[in-house]
Amino acid sequence: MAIAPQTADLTAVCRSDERGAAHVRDILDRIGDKWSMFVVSLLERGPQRYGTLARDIPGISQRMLTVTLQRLERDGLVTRTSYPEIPPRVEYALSPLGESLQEPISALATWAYAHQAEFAESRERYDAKQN
Amino acid sequence: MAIAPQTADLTAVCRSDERGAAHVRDILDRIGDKWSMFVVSLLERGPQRYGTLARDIPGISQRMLTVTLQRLERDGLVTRTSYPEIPPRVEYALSPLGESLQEPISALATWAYAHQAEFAESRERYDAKQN
DNA sequence: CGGTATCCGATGTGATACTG
DNA sequence: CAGTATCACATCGGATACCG
Repeated sequence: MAIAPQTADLTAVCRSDERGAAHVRDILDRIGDKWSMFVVSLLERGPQRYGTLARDIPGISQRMLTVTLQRLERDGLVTRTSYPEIPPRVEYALSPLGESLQEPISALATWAYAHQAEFAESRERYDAKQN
Repeated sequence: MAIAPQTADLTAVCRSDERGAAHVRDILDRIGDKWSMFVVSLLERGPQRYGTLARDIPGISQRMLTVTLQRLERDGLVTRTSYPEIPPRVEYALSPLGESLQEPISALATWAYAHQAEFAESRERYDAKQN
């Protein structure tokens, strides 16, 4: 445990070459994929049904909603509860682990929102210079 | 240091359907890709040369180091300075924008590190149930 | 030293059709 | 309603060879 008590060192933690264990890489994969954080952000309002999520996430396909929810469930961020009724009802909710993600994620979102303009300007400058 | 006073709403910011502007999606893409955060974490120690980075990032290919650095430069997170000497010398450094990423990113890394075990256990449980 | 150029396989995502 | 199955395609990343 060479890691400091409060902040983890990315250089030490990013590596994915130890066998078995989950790593920052896995978290970053979940965070970086196309739909996961959108789903999580919706679930922060409370449990939601599959159809509700599908309606509230513009542009997502049925397949990707299913896949995203399965990955989130596998990683323990989301729980799935199905009620054996007809018609079937399934509710997805954030687990405690998923809820605990809110703080770092919204810090990131806040940062991203605050620096949107710098980001965009830098890209414009860069792209302009390329030709 | 605590989180910024007003937090950005991911549901409002995740969308990538407005024209032109940079969005949280772009940031998440940079954060989620395979090597960017590793590079950023190394640059937090100070400016580094291409060769040094290549040596310190196990498993990265020349191509991906180049591509990653270009993307980071394009997004304004990293600056590139080339000294017209022979042999050539090029130094990469974090920009102020890149440095400002450290806080949210290390919060995320800390979270990921702290919850590694829950993550891994959840995956094991999930995978075990699938057959 | 610090890159490009090219090829190619793996993975992520989307469209469409079908089901308990 | 809440999915699954299949195919098709784009992008990502790795290997290799070459260049100023």
